[in-house]
Amino acid sequence: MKEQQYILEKAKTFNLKDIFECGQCFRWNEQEDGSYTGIWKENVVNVKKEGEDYIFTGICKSRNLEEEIKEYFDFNRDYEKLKKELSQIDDYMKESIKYGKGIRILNQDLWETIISFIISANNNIPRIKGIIERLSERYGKKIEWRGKEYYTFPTPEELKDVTVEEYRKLGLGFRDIRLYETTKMILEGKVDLKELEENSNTIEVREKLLTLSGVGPKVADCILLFSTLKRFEVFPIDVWVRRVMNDLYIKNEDETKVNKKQIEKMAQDKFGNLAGLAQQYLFNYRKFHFL
DNA sequence: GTCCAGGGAATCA
DNA sequence: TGATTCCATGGA
Repeated sequence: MKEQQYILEKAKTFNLKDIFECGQCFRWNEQEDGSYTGIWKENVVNVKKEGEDYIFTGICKSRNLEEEIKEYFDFNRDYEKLKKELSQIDDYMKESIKYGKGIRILNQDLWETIISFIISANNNIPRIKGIIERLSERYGKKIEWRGKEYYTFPTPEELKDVTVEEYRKLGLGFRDIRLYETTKMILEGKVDLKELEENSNTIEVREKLLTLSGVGPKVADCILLFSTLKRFEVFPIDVWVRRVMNDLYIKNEDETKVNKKQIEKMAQDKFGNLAGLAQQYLFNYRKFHFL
């Protein structure tokens, strides 16, 4: 595989930290020079900011790297327009967007997103990243680039014969059985990922995802939003989003007792079909910046 | 030692 | 339906 380069000039909606540290992805790591290196499909890429430009350097197996990058980083979507629309909702949203103005929602592989967010349940981001890395090292394919080794995310077939005990040894904890069962269901065709990608009915796709072991409402919504399914109308509710929605709008004394349906309705009323994108700004702002 | 993490599933009313 | 409880693990 030959090294390729792509240069993104004067991008308005593009910031490395905003994109890679906002909790949507787990396989991008900051380098000593401030650039980020990551892997998706069989592409290994480093992104570095040079003045106003972003330099993508890396290797890819299929097509050319530029096409892979444009697809993965969602370059066909006009985020400037969406941000403008959301900014008009209220001052807090405006502030959140100003804080995370470089966020883009990545088009991540559906299978990888399913497994990654099953692992994310009641877990923290550094540990999620560690588990996914060990899973890839153990069962993925090795790719070498510039003297370093990278590993692809294992396919369902590559996880076919992995036992629950082996997952436990990788540090998955109680999620081991969920990963095992979901992989089995997908291999057996009980849930057809290709079918899901072709189904335009979000409610049907969500129902199907919920049949997978370890996939509840929050994980299902993350899969719908952060994968190639790209449903911006869903609103994943985790502890941070519940916190911010309660602080801003609901104002319950005990935030842990706030009704999820109340949050969902509030989100749909305020953000409509952009609820998912709005959620990402709120999550990012509330978690990394103080209210 | 205690609390918490981008929750889900089982159990019980 | 809705509320509680348990679930591994590692870092603060």
